[in-house]
Amino acid sequence: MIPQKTRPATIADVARRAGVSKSSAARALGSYGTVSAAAREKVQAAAEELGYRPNVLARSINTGETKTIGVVVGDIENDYFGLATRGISDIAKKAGYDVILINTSENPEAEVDAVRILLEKRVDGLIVAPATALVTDHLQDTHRAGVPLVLLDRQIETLPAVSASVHIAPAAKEATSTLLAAGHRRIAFISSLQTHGETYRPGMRIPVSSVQDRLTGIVDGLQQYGVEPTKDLIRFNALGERVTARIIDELLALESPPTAILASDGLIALDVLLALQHRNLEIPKNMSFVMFDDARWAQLMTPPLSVIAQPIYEVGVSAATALLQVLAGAYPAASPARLKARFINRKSICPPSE
Amino acid sequence: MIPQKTRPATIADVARRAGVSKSSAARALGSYGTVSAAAREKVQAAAEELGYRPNVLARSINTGETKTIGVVVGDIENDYFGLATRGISDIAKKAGYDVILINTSENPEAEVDAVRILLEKRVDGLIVAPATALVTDHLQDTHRAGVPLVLLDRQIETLPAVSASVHIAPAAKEATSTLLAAGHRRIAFISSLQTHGETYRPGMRIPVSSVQDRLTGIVDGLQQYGVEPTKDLIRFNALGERVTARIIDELLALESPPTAILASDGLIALDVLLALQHRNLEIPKNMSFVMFDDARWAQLMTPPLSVIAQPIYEVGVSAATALLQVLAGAYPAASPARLKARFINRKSICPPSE
DNA sequence: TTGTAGGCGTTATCAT
DNA sequence: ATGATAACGCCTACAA
Repeated sequence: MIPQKTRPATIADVARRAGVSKSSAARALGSYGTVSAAAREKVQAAAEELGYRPNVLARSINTGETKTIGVVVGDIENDYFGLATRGISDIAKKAGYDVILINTSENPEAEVDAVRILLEKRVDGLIVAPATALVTDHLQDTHRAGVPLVLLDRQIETLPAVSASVHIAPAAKEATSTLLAAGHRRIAFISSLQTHGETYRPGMRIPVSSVQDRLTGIVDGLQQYGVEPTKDLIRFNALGERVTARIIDELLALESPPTAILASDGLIALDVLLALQHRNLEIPKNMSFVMFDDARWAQLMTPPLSVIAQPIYEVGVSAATALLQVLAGAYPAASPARLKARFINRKSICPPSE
Repeated sequence: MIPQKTRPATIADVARRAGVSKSSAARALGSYGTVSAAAREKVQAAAEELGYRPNVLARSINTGETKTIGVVVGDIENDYFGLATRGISDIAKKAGYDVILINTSENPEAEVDAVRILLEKRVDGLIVAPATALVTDHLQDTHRAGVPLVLLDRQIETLPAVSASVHIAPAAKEATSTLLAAGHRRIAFISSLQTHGETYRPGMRIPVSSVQDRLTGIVDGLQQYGVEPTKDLIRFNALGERVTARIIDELLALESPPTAILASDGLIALDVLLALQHRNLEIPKNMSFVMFDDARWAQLMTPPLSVIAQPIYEVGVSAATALLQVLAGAYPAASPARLKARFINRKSICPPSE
């Protein structure tokens, strides 16, 4: 049974079969104009028999809209984006928009590609979690093309786009304060943020706002206790299990090693925990631990991990809502209210052993 | 700075600005026909200045192809599909195809929608992880539309489509045998497969081949030890934390409760573990445990969990490769070799306590 | 090498 | 209510 390369039925085919003109058929199938009940029935029957499917490509050429919004996420393997995507889809669907997704596998070039592809497919709007605030040409393009853009999780000041994100600094500060109150003074922060070799220094420009926000809270908490953040403890570029393991080694080799670690997200947390496990370091006995994102496995660990939980699904909802408002004609776009993160203290913090 | 609803530049605009005809401009920009070097330069310059972007929609109307493949997955929050998607994208990109993704949130109706949407967008090929072999109309549609289809993770006999999947029965059998050898005779299997109320009976038709394959291996192992699988221990419809918790309760309330549990995938494993934790049951002391999929957190648990690992990324690669072959003209499609799962015995199995 | 004219499948405008 | 006819942006003969 060879698949017939049978050209799909067009409106003209349907019209011919129903014995009416092309435009009548179009009116009967589309929801505009006026058609007699008799004609409508004949057309619908014919369409059914022929298995007619409107060619949305042709339609979009005329109408200029695709009823589709494009979503670009850093990596779908991060539960964070999985949930956010769900929030986006749920809202978009209700408003009659389709959602198509492109995953960039944390690759900045892939992000540029993804945006280009989606613009080429003429999506009506775009939701992007930008990898870095440093390269934004492709995002400027969307603006130039007149396609509304909403940023997810991260904001970029220089861009004419609103952002749906979580105000995470207060919770980050609370987590840090809790560590400090337990007696910790050497607290490490590990992130997969790419800085191209640059190490931490106070006031440095962090190209991803959601990481910046984490740091703001942490530094704020530290300084309240008179502790200065240092480049040996604030660590970036932890991409992948191997690199992260090396960073852990470097931390442990310090003259005074950290007694607590904050992991910047659920993915990096796994790498960190794996490295600690391989070195036979127990939490919290040998190392206190807090992670950003309340991954489902976090509470299953022994001991259950203290986390900074973000309302991720709601971020997606918020982003989609903002975008849909613009698509519905609202201008300027209203910046969505920032959602709040919260610190959940489980059992992965105890006083430092020494 | 109001975004100009400036109609994007067309080939006609470029041609006018470059002072040549439409078709010359088209030739210069596309890679067909012949153009003089002089004309080509003028056109390219004009295109650059105008920020010209070819309208792929219009192009596809003529050429009949979109250079895009559509992927439909059950839920992106399952790491399984995240990795598989990555495998697909990597291969597709190399062949010059874009990949767009639609997530169905485990909702069968959403799957039908997703397929319709992608067919409407005229993707050149489709990769789908079908929720159930019972409703396949939408998949028959793709065949009727002449769009090549490759199934991911699951196969459906009645469908003219090849499938990229893992041969998981042997590893499942090995896991089961290991449990039996440790002394277990009451072994439960928990899956989120929807059966619409039907309970397990030997020989029942399981509408998802990947679950069927798991069961085949398990039953095979059981029978080797003279143990009969029963409906009170083989449980389906565990969707969500609450339902799964109830199933666990039912299992524990049995006259002779299970002493070991096999979880059908990483997501359901989380629900099961959470339920066990809440009931203060320890692994493996009170309950031995094996899960399908080697989720990254599995080896971080205390104790590290024994798993049946699948080469997920490779399944994606395999699916994409098969599809691309068909798109390149191969017919009939060659069924990709089935990949092998393997049992990794960590520390979550010990002899039953009683 | 270049331009003209027609077609892809829709929607939109205009008479009838 | 209906049917021609043009338009959308691109590709593809075909003729010049």
